[in-house]
Amino acid sequence: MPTLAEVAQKAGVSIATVSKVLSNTPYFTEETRRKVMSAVEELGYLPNLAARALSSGKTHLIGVIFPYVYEGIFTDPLVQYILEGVEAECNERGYNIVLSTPRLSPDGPEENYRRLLQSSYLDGIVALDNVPLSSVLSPSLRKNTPAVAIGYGDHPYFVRSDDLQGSTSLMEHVVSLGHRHIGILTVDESLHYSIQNRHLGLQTTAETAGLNYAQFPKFDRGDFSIASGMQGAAEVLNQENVTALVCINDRMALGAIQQVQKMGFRVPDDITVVGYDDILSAQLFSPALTTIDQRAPELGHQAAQMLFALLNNEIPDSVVIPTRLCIRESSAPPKSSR
Amino acid sequence: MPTLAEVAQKAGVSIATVSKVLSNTPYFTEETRRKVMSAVEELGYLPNLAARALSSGKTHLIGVIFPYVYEGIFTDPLVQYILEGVEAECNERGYNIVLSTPRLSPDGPEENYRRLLQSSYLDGIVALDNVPLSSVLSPSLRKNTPAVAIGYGDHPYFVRSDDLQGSTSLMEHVVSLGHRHIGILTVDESLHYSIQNRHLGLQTTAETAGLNYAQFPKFDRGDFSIASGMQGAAEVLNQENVTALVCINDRMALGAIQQVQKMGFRVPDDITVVGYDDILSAQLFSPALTTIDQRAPELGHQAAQMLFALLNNEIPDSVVIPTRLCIRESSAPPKSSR
DNA sequence: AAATAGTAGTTAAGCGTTTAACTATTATAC
DNA sequence: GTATAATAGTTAAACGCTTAACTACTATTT
Repeated sequence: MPTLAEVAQKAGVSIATVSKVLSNTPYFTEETRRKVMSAVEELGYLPNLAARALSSGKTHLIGVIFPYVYEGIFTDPLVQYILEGVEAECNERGYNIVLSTPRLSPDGPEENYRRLLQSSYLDGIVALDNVPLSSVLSPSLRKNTPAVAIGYGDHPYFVRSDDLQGSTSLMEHVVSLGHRHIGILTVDESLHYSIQNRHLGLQTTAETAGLNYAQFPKFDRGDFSIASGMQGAAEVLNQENVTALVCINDRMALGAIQQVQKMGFRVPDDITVVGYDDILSAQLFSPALTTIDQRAPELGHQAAQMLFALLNNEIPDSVVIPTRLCIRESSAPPKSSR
Repeated sequence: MPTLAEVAQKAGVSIATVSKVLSNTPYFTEETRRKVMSAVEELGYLPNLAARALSSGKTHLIGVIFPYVYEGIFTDPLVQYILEGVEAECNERGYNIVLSTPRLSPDGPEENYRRLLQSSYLDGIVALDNVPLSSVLSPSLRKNTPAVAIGYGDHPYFVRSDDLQGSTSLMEHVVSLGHRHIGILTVDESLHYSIQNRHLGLQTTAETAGLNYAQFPKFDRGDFSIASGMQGAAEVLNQENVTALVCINDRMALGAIQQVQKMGFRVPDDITVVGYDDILSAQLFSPALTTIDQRAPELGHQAAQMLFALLNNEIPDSVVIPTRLCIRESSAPPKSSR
């Protein structure tokens, strides 16, 4: 690979001149610029980013962090959408993405991740930060690297989906259809801040409508999977007489629908099932799933934009992104009210 | 951030000693090692990767390249599975991933990508290489960086899914059910080498069974999307009397099923529909889709393993990964043969 | 005529590592 | 008792770039 020195020699100028011409420093004659550029052209010079990084402290590399606790992170449908949003913004500005998916444990993220964060490799960080267990963005870890959190982690700059509003409009929809006996299929809320907010939205809305949320039958041993949705639906339906199942995510909702059908009920005629996320399968499934679209690509876009503002020494405003209720075929008024 | 120099001073030894102790070079007393390690511990020293990269030429960064032509790459269901496989192998070895999704045009990949490839940032490359348009791994681009291709690009080290075997077993399944009038829903094969192989498998198998593949009604203006699957199914069913639709991917197959149902036919009773990929929705859809699982995570695992072999100066063998036929509910014998 | 400002480039230090080459001490062989 | 090898550490060059500080010349101001 040609270096600055070779370009300089070929152009008959000093190394510094080449470096400065390439970074558009003023005070060079057109003649000099031309000589430099044609030498660059001929040799096919491209900067050695490692050297540039060492010298300038800038790598043009953005870390995108998806921590996980139990299962691999790539089963989370948010991930690819966020990645897509961040990637678009980075590419536009000539930045590249370093993808890291550290495993989280009570003693914090794994060694490999800590090395990356403190390596001076990353100009900035965008991190999913929803897990109470331990923040991947704790100040001790990231030193002075600018960072934006996606989620509820304790961090000055963040983007979140409005889980409260999302779960509120979801429960409002179910209640407004006339449902009074509602089962909740969810996961342990200590796993996820966003889940806590969704619970809060469900509860507040139910109680505002005069329902006793505390007495709703609940299955909270789910793990976001289809299988746990099936299990949850089975448990709730075997014990109680509900007309609707509100699920904490789409995969559990799709599992629930299958279980409901397997037990001889129809969706939505006998039982309404709603989810949260609007994954691809939600639209395709039959019956198509009523759910909340949290517009995940927008999370990525906004987070990246905020990060570049920070890199530009601006102070960005944190953002809460509103969700969208997608009413499809899996929700309808309860039988009794028809 | 503490540097080697500070650690050396604190430990009362030279910089070189610290560096060597940290890389487990022999010939140091336990006493010296202890002093160094406790200084490292106390200061929380972590190496500056940019400096290490410049000095040693090793960054411990692996480029993972997903080129795209028209639509964003993240809609491709392969991507997340491959990423998952590569990530697992990299993480195990202390490597990090640089994700790049260059847009391909007839004059090759975009500038930003070329800079990355020749920047000395990447120790190795894993690239999806299926598009005839221009290889992201052409020797002129990647200089001496070791690379493994996933797909049919002209490259010495590659991993591919056995598209020929996959499409063969898919067509064998349909033919063995008794179908003779079969519609093909596909995309322009110049877009993708793997598609060419799938076509070949379909054709050979049909002809081996004594059928005239050339006269099968075909829709080849698809773009992998659900919408184009619906359009294709509509066109084929309006013109010809087929009992089965073989689709080049699952999304088109799911679109086709919806269109078939919308036109008043039942799947699989009236018309069999099969797909290719085994995306999540394929299992969830009702009727569940008969399709080919190409075991994408395995592609990522194998590619990464080959790359690390290369980095280790070994010569890996290229791999063709067999697929698995998933027979579900969307395929059945044609009416006439019952 | 001297001082100042603007233009056009060069020199050289520094970024934090790695590692070849070197010194110095101690152990082993013959 | 000297040569050789093994052990234990240091010195200093190199990686390729950025940039502050400097030189040198020309144009303008006072």
